Amino acid sequence: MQRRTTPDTGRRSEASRRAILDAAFALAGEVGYAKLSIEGIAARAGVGKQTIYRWWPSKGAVLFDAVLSLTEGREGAEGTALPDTGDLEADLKLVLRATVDEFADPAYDRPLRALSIEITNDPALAALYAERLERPMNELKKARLRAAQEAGQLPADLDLDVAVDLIWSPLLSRWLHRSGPLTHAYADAVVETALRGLYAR
Amino acid sequence: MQRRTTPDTGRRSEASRRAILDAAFALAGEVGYAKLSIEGIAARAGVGKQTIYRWWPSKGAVLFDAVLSLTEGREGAEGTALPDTGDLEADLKLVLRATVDEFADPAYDRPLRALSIEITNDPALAALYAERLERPMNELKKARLRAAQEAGQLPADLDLDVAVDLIWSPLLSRWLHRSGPLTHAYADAVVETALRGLYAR
Amino acid sequence: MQRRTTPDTGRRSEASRRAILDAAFALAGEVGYAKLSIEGIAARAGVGKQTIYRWWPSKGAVLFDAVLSLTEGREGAEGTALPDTGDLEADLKLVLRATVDEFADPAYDRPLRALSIEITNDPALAALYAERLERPMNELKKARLRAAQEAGQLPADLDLDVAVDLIWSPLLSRWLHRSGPLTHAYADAVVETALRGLYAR
Amino acid sequence: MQRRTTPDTGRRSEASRRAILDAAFALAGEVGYAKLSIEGIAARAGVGKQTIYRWWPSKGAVLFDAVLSLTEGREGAEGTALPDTGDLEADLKLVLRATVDEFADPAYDRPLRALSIEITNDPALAALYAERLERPMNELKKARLRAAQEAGQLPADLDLDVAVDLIWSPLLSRWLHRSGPLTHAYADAVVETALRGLYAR
DNA sequence: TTTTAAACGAGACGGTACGTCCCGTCTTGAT
DNA sequence: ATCAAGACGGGACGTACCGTCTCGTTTAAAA
Repeated sequence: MQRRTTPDTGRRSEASRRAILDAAFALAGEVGYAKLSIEGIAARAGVGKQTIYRWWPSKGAVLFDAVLSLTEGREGAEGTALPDTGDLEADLKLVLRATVDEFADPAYDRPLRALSIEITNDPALAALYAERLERPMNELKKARLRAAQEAGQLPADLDLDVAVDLIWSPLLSRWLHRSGPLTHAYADAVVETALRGLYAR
Repeated sequence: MQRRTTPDTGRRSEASRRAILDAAFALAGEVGYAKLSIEGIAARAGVGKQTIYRWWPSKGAVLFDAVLSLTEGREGAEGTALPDTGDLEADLKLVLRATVDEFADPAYDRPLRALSIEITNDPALAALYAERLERPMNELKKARLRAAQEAGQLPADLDLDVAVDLIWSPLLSRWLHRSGPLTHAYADAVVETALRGLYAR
Repeated sequence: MQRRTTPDTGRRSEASRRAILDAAFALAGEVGYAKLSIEGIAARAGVGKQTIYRWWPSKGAVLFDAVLSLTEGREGAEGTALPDTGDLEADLKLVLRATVDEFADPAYDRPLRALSIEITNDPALAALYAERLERPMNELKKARLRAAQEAGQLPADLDLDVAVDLIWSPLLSRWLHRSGPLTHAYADAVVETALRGLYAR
Repeated sequence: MQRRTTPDTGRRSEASRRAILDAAFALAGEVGYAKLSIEGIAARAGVGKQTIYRWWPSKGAVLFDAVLSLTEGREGAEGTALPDTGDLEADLKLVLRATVDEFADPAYDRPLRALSIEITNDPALAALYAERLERPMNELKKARLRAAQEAGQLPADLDLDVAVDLIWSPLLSRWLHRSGPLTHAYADAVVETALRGLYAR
């Protein structure tokens, strides 16, 4: 499905691959999921449809690679770790506010929404997503929490997977279903409540 | 969009309406979102396509009504309020475990998944969903939390909307993106962690 | 396949039918058989492809109807009988020369060539052609020969089918395979030789 | 286009050439014209597509060579001259009956039909066919008629080209368009009528 | 009780996109 | 240098649905 996984016979056109991924991402951003078509991607990329069908099993897989190649582009540069100033609450607020901003930008909102739909639809793609995108990102999140654990700010027996879900999934839900305003204030409230718990205050 | 909202000229065929909603729900459960079509719903319902287009603006709206009419069916019988034994934690676990079970049943999982996709896609439908389904359900959830507040189990200044999101959205996220096992144990862990917070223990 | 054979449910669009047949004939004349496509016919006719597939089983069937509707257009006006001046030889030469001229006109040569190819390919179409176009035309030809028979110019026991083939098939062969010049002189020579036979002179 | 015409640079693989022609002929016989493709021929011959495109300008040209190499295979053995027993009528009937039999054999009918279609379509191929296959065969036919002329059985001023067409084209037409039963009896009737003419009896 | 206008089932229509096949060209090793 | 293998941009295939648009045919309120 992608340069690194398949050993690559050496015949595949890198130019076409890039053009397809770029076109897919751009079109998803411009026309949205409902009007995103393989035909359209091929036309925009200046590529035959068969070249897409040859290398990707579905529209969702193309979109997945398009989003994946986006995150890989900035790997190493930034985003390779969550900020750690020692102040867990402030750091989390910073990150969640950034996520809120990203969701507010149509250039990201629409492709991510399209990918999310494909994942909801296709368990195989969901598994791929879980492995290739979700897990790496979760590791970063857990690393930050683990650092807090080691600093004695969080209990040692805290289940980090649950903790991560508690912090991040409210944003995801609000974003996907537009079930309420997705603001910096909301992000702050989520972080505060998650850290102290409902019982607290 | 539906019997109760539109005053109804009196001409509409209730039989067709029911056949359409039943067909939509059944087909969504059988073939999934990707292969759900208005053509298919009309055929299954034994109805002309125009009868669907006359009364609903989109496939998602049909699905919405189909799911809505489902919850209305059981209104009054059960689900009109969350259980309240006085033990908030136990009550929440009970409810979340039931939700986990519902998501595990393909007859519910698939239509709900299909509806979720439509909502992700269509802001207008999302607003309708928020008003007609999400808000009533959230009111029930908040009512239970408010009872706990009044019993002194939760702080008076707790933002109930955030609290509800904190408890329920992890399940929604895991379900939609299949990002991890969706078990009773997970539901329990979410409730415990949400109530006590990450700092606790 | 066509207005007259199928009883017609009354729903078919006559405008589309005509547009399709006209487009098919025109395109066959303009681009030739090799580049004649259903896609092209539909586009030229301003019609959805499905409207063609709904009513015709193959490209050849469309072309057949296009050619058929051409001959029907002039039925009654002229061509309803071969000329009969009493001079068989002169009459036949006249008809064959006209055929030669028709084959020389690209507006007829190319569609007829395309139809001929489809008939060569498709036995079902060949049968249809034999019944709907070939036989009526052969009846006209045989009628002229029969008149000559009755006038004592041809023997009573002459097999008219063979006679017709003897006169007309040389032109058809030369035309299809371009196996030699297709001229008025050739038409005359064929008529003379067929009438008198190889032994004669 | 073919071993004998091009002087042959010496680099060409004779094995590939034969495999291609055999595959083309066999496939034409098995799947018919409509489904005959260069891709299929290459696969069947175990040859790269480029090897076909390198040496032949079109699918029809391959088919032409395939048929041509067939007739060359039996050259010298038989068919190098028409039978001449002194009885022209009997000899012609013998030959035409053999032709009828050949057309009845799908292993010959289908490739020949495919080739005929290509010729109908492609004037260049028609010219090549006329020169390389039609003319040699016509020379044989005319040779037999010339012998009859010299024996005083046919008039000296008979146009042999027209005579040949008169005898052979009815069979060709019936075969191509399936416009009637193609039997030994028909072949006999054609020979008799052609020799004596329509006026006779 | 009869009229009459809407809603209905059916499905044809102009379209868009699907996923596949093949075109003719091109590139890459292996022989 | 030619070969097999096969990727490439492209065009057409025949199918599935889209949303709109007639068609008669129920059918239930108004006359």
